[in-house]
Amino acid sequence: VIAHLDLDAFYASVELRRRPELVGRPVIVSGSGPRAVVTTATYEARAFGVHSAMPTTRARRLCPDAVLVPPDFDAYRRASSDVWSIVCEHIELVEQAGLDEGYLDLGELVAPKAAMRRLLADIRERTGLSASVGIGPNKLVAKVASDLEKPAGLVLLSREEACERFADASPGLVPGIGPRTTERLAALGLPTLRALREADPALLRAHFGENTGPHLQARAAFHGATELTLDRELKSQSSERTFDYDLADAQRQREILSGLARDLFERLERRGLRGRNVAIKVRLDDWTTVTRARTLERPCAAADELARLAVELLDAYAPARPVRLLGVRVGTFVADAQAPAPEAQLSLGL
DNA sequence: TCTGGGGTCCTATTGCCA
DNA sequence: TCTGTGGCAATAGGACCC
Repeated sequence: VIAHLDLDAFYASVELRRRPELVGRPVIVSGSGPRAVVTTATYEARAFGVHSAMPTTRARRLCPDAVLVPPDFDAYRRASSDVWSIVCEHIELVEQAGLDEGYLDLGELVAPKAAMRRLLADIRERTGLSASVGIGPNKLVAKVASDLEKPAGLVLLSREEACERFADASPGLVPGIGPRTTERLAALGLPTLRALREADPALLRAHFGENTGPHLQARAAFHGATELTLDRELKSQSSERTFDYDLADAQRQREILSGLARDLFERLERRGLRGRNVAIKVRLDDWTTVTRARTLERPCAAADELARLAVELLDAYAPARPVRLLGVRVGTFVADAQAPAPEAQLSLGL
């Protein structure tokens, strides 16, 4: 038995907790630049059609009376850590899957629903935050169930019930099947989960590959992982920036990319991480996105070196149009005996 | 009127090597 | 010496998630 716990409108709720005068008003957590997007919106703002990832300019038009609050990720991290400490007092096996959601292995618990009710009450009492829980036989069913009666929902579902209940729903209901895949499935005459479940496996393999084809069909039947992933290792780290206005000047591009590289190196340093793969990302004004990468013999060991490599990659590509985004990424981390990655300690603490 | 930043994972392609 | 095949690693693009 697995539960998925999801905090309701998490970032917005943290903001409301310290600004109670805003309770009941539509609140949008978002940056303020011309190209900002919505991070989270309260349910009052969602009633106007506002949702995460929507351009903030559009959200303002939909809901002119909304209060805009800039994101404060340090505060969200602190609140998140409070919540997950409480969860860990109740349940032994916990997989945190982001600041605001995670999976709980309820094992052979006799009364899972009652246990989750107690947990939700405890979280609400001690943090003032509301969460929703879904309970099912695997992570997929649990996650879909947690979404059903948000906010403050508590839903238990078997795999068979999920199949029945969502037979006519769009494949996009399933996490992992996004807009692009939903569209391609519809074009193949598979507009529902039932159709996807009953489709010819060969057809799916032909269109989505040997792995993804069968995977899609399994998801449609609500088969999912029954084991939690307790110790995830970071695979890459990156830093990127979208400009308020497109940038055509090559020298300015180099300067900004160097700055991003130095920032990134500092963050890696703090975690004791060194990587062999260095990549840049360039998004042009027409939204074409290009990445260029290089793998080194030895891990990159200095901020200057990372900055130099990034600029070399940029010069080799030499963007032919104005640029709206620049980014740097480092991956393929190597084990470093002198500076063990703090992830190990983090998961022990959890 | 446009579309963030931080990530993970999958696939196709290409070059190298046995 | 030429050709085909399969494995592997690196690269690029893209879908998707919070």
